[in-house]
Amino acid sequence: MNFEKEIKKLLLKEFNLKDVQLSVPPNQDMGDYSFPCFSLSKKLKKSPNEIAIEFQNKLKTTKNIKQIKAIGPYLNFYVNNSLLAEEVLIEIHKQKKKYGSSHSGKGKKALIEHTSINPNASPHVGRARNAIIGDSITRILKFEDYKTKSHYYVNDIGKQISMLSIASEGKKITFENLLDMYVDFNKKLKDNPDLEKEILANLKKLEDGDKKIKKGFKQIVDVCIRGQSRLFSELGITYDAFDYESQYLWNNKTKDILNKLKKTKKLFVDEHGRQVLDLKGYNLPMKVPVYVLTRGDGTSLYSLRDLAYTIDKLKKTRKNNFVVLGEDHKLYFNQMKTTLSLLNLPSPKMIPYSFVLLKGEDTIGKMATRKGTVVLLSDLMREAKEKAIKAIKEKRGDNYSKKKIEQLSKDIAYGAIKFSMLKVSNEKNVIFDWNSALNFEGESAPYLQYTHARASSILRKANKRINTKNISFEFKTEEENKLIKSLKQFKEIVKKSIDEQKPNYIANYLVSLSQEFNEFYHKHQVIVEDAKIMEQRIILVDSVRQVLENGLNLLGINAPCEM
RNA sequence: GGACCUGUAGCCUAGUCUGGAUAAGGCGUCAGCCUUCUAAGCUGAAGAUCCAGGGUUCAAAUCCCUGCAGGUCCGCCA
Repeated sequence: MNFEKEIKKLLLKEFNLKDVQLSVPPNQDMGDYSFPCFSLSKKLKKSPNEIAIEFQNKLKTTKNIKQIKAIGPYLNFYVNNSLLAEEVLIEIHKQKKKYGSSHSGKGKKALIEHTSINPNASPHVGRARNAIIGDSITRILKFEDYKTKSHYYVNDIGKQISMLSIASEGKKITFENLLDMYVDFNKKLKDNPDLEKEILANLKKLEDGDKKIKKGFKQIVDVCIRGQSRLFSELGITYDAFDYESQYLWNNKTKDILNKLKKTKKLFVDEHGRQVLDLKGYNLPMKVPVYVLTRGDGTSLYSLRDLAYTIDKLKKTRKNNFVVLGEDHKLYFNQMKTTLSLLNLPSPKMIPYSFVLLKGEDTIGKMATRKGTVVLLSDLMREAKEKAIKAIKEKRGDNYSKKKIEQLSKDIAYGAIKFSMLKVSNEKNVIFDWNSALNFEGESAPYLQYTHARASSILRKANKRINTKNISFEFKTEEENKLIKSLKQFKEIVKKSIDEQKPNYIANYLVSLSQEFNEFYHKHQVIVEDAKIMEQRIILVDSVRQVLENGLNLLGINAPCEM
C-alpha cells in the first residue's frame, strides 16, 4: 500500500489543491509524513500554524492513516503501523533473497566495463576502487534482473607493455617483480630519452605484425592478467569477458571507423601527420578541441582502438551500457561521446570516481605505478586478513576450525576493504590510511556482518519455524516500529542506487539499519516466555537479517551467520 | 588561462539532485554497561562560524553569483 499517495489524495480532495509536496518529520514521534503549510499561508491569508490546525480538524482519519496532528506549522500524519508491519514483513518473508529488487531490468540487457587495469604490474589500492565499485554495480544490475555481462578491457599493446618488453629482456617475468622493473625502467627513461624511440619502434613493429615482439608482449600481458584475475577472484570479483585491445590492431574496424569519420568532413591530417578529428563547436574545454586518432607514423592511438571497442560493446548492448572510469577520463570520455554522436551512435554511461590519494611526508597525491608510490592491493589484503585472524582468535578462542577461520577471516578482511571504499560517494577523494582501511569497528563491514551474525544467532537459538498465519503484527515498541519502517525503505534505496550508480546509498542504509537493530537488541529480549511477542519478534529479526544479507551481497560482501 | 569534482566538530563521512522542524553517524577523548538471545555491541557527556562573502525565499548545509582551498583534465600516454 502507498501511504504517501493516500495522504496526498486526502489533501487534494478536501482542499482543492493542485499538488502537494510531503516531507518526512525529523523524528518518529512527530509522525510518518508531514505537510508543511507555509506555501498556503499567502493564499489563505493565515499563519501556517492556523492552517495546520484547521486542516487537522477537517481531515478524517482512515484505516491506513491512524492519526492526523498539527505540530506548529506542519500537519503530520501517522500511518497504521500494524498494517505496514504485516505488509513489509510478509513481503520479505516471501521474497527472501530477492527482497529489495524492483525488477526494473526485467527483460533488459546491461553491459558494464570495469577494472580494465593496465597489465603492467600488481594493482594498487586506487585501481581496486574501480573494480570494487564496478563489481557492486554489476551485482545491483543483476539483482534488478538486468541480464548483465561484465567486461574487462585489457590494454595489452600500449607503451607500458613495450617498455616492459624491453626492461624484461633476459629476465624472469613474474607478477610480483613487474612493478620493480616498471619503476626502474621509468627512472632510466628519464635519463635516457633515446629509449623512447626504442619503445615506439617496438610498437610500430608490433602493428606491422612482428611475431617475436608479439610473443614478448603476450608473455607479459598473460602473466599480469593471470595475477590480477587471481587477486580479484580472491576478492570475489569475476568477469564475464576479457576483451583484448590488440584485436583492434589487426582487424579492419579501426580503418572502417576512419573511413566513416572522413564522411563527417571533420577528419584531417595535422602538421605531424596525425589523423585528427576536429571537435570545434562541441563545447569541449580544451585548448585545441580535437580528438587525435593516429600517430604520425600511421599507427593507431588508444583513442581510435577504444572507439572501435566501444562500438563493439554498443553492438552487444545499446542501452544500459556502463563503464567505470577514473575522474581523469572525464574529458576524454566526452571527446569520445561527441565522436560517437558524429557517427549517430549513443554513448555508454560513464561512472566516474575520484582517486585514492596517498599521504607522503608532506605531500598528498595520487598513487602512481610509474613512480612506485603505491599501496599494493595484495599487501592490503594480506594485512587485513592477518588482522582478521588475530581478532577471531582473540574474541572466539579456539572455538572455530582452521577451515572456518580461513573463510571467516576472508569475509571480514575483504568485506572491510570493500566497504571502506563503497561507503563514500564515488566523486569524493579517499585518502588512504591503514587504520581506516583496516577498521573493524563502527561504520565498517565487520559491524554489519556482526549484526547479521547476531541476528542469525538469535534465530538459531529460538529454533522456531516462522508461520505467518498466526503472527500478530501489532508491534508495541518504538524500536520495532522504527525497524519496520527502515526495512520498507530498502527497495527504494536499491532503486536510487542503481539509477544513480552509487553503491554508497546502500552502504549507508545498512549502517543505519544495523544501528537500529542493535538498539532494539539491547533494549528488548527476543526469546521470551510470551509466545505471541516472541513470534512477532522472530519474524522481525529474520527480516532484518535477510535485508542485511541482501544489502551486503549487493556490495560484494559476504554475510556469515556466525563470527 | 579554460573545464569538471570536492570543502560539514581534532579526524573521516552522510545529508545537497527534490530548500522545511533540535545539522545525522563513525573514529578519537571522557564516564558507564557482559551470571540474560554474540561487548566486532550498547548508553551517556564534551565537541560544528555546514570554506568565505553576497543574493533568492516565509524558510538555505541544500538553489544562484563571486571568491578561496584541495583533487582532476586540456599529450604522437592509456
